[in-house]
Amino acid sequence: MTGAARFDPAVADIRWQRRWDDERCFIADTDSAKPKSYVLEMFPYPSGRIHMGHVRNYTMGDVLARYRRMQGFEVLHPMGWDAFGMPAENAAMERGVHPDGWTRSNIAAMRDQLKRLGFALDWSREIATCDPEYYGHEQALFLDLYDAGLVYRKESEVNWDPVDQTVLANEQVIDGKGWRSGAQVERRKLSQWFLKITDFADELLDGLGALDDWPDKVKLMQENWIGRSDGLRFRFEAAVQGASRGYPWIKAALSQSPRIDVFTTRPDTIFGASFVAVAPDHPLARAVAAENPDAAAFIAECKAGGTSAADIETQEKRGFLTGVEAVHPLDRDWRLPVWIANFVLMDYGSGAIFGVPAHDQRDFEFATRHDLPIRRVVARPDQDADTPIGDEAEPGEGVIVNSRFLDGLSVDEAKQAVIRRAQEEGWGSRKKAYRLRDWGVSRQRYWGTPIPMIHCSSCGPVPVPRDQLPVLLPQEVTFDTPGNPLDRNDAWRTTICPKCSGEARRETDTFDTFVDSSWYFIRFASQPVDRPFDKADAEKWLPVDQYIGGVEHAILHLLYARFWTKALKRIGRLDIDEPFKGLFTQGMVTHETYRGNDGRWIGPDEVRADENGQLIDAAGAPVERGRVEKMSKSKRNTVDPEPIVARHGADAVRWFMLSDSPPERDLEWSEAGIEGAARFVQRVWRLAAGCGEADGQDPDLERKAQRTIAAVGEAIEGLQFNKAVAQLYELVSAIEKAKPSATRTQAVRTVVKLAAPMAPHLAEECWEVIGGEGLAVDQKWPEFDPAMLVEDEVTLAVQVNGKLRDTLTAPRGLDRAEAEALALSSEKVQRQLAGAAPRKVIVVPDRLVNIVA
RNA sequence: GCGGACGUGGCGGAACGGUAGACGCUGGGGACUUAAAAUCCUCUUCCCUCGAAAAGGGAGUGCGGGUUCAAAUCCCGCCGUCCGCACCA
Repeated sequence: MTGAARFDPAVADIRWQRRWDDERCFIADTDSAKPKSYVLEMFPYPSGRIHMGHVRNYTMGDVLARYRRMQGFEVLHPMGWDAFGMPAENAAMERGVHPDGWTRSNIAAMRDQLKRLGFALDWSREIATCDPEYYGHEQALFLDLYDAGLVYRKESEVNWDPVDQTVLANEQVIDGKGWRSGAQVERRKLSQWFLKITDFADELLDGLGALDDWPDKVKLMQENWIGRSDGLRFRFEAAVQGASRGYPWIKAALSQSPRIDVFTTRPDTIFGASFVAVAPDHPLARAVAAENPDAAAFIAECKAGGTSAADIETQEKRGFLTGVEAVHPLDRDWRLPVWIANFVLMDYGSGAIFGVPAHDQRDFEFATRHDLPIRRVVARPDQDADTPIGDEAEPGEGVIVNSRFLDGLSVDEAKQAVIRRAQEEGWGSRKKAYRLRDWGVSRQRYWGTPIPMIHCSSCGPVPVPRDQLPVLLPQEVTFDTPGNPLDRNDAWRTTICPKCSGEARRETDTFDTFVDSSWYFIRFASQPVDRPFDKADAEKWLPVDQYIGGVEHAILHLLYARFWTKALKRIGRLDIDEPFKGLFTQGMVTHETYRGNDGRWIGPDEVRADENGQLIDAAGAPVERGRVEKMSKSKRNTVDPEPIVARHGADAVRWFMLSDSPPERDLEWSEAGIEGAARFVQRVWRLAAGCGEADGQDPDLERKAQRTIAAVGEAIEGLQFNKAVAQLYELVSAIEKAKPSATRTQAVRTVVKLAAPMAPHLAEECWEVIGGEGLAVDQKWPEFDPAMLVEDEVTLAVQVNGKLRDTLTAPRGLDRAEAEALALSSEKVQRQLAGAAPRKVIVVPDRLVNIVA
């Protein structure tokens, strides 16, 4: 039997995609009797066109979804759109389009692109977070959390652009300046809505222990992010420095804050304290600033620059001496100066610390700058109490010195001793502190889910009654001035208080888009019209068995989704502990960068090589090859998948995405790579098209095929697609070399099935040409006979002193003495030994003999 | 600043502590062809011995130590690169 000379993806792809659609292959049946498998990739932001990163991500998920389906699972593999967010507003400002229209046309375009790649998706469950049918339910869930006491309002800092008079996202702050205005950004306080994720800190932390199918690195990152640490919370009594007596701000400060609460994870170093420092937001700092213009000026300086952790923590450590003193709790005569310091965070612990310069690097830098004492209180075995501290702090273990009743104790013993004493004497207690902060969900933006609250001047904030949901985003908005258009939309903003019926105004902030993505996987599983999800249906599918996405979401999105799930469980809405049973974080797609003489970036499609191999641009000017970097618009090193798919077909692109690079690492896009993949697709096609019926057995090929079935299955289970690809190359080569036989014909069928999850259109075309029944997509995943995997003969590696000297073929199952005798009979071994008797011989059965001379 | 990862031929990468470099790409040589494309065969870590081939020897997994009969793999210390840091998604 012979088919067409070439596999033509332009025809085949569309044909089979239509067929799968007609047969409703990928519609998930919630009532199926089969075991379920929920495969999910992180849904995309509809930026306009899909990029190679999407193709890689969705190809991986697709391979797994199709593989599970062939294994007999009822598979849920849905797709949707994370459709709210800033880019739509930016487009509105720059191009005068409406965010809604812009987003919806992007979705339409990207949906077509995804369909062109032949993913096994259940499009009947498609959702977009900007649909009121989605975000209305989200508003209802938020109100459920509000009713459960998990929502509250507090002041929080935002980046404020004083020229544009608008709030900026961290990414809009560049080197401390606004991205459009270029003005120095300030930190400003706004009253905002928060979710009590810290209530779940222990659950979120302890839950990580059961996530066996998550990468260790992600669990570790979440653990560090939650940052639970044990320590001592205690208070310093505030006093007045002699010379400062009579300054008005001291009195104000003391009346405001007669005690200063501090938290420390190192109570053992309490005798090494040389100062106390409070955050610029601390009540004591504010009280001082109210009376002292210099302090106010210092605090204002601290407010300059962005709110991001990297911005704040890389600032130089600076302080302002208040004149207030703190009384050391273990010695009433010992006074510590109290500073306002820019490196103390109000959000962690109690917003105040005691500084131990000898054993904390930040305190060390601060003390050095302000000429404060640096006293050693921990000594390593090679040090004593008088060893001076070098040019950096010593945070490590040791024995306590210079610390009165603690001297001679270990760090740990001293911690316990101090905590015990504090509790006995009543000035402090053991306390856990978390780095995790509550989740601020308010955004001062239009294109997001409206927060369903109403502000009434007499009743305060009042939830929108359920029967008034969804609170719709108004369509009539303008973007001609910076800031949130909802604030200027009086018609929308003005409403009636549900409680007192007085005039009130709507909350004009919208949700952080992470709220939208914190429950979409539940809505995929169950989408009734009248409520967010049906509990029983959602629980049939959840948890997601395999979740796949970028490692950039390792902390925030994944933590928020876990929190949301646990919160729904607490309020009785969903009996699921963890949303994602398995997690995989894939690497990025990268590409070489190119620059012209003038330093401007040049896109790969404008670069070609001239006859001498010199790279030139479209105008013939020389181009310099830069480093390989993540594809990004700014570096112009993106490759648009669409023309590549049009040229090589979906399967070649999919195949290339899976080849070579391990999926967790970066993949470098290359022309040669995609061409190699396209060649392989044709090679498989030729193999199938040229394969006829034949008789006879081929045991070697049979064994190879069986091994490949085992290896490819194992590789896909472990999401090691590059290994699955390599295995298929080997089997295809072996079949090509083999003479016609019944075994060979069978092996071709095996190849088609093994390749089906990765190159599904090719598989259908091949399946048809070799006369397979039904569709390739519906075939059962092939089974293998474990007995067939074992070879009768093994290759023994023979080493002398750990160096390979010979390899010998031996029957399997040789005992130690036989293996040793065989190894010693080797001429090469004898030459190495040169007559010397072996001192020791190590035998690893069926693998290796190492002779130690 | 804090946190996380990664580092193996010309390139992407394989390798339960046990034969380093599977498989792919690139490149060289050859076959088929009037020619090209396509396809197929073959070689391709580096250095040395050798006229050549066969064969042999040495070195080698970022750098420096250590554990072990045996280390790409485990431990300690460096160096380099990348990613995240709460309002990008």
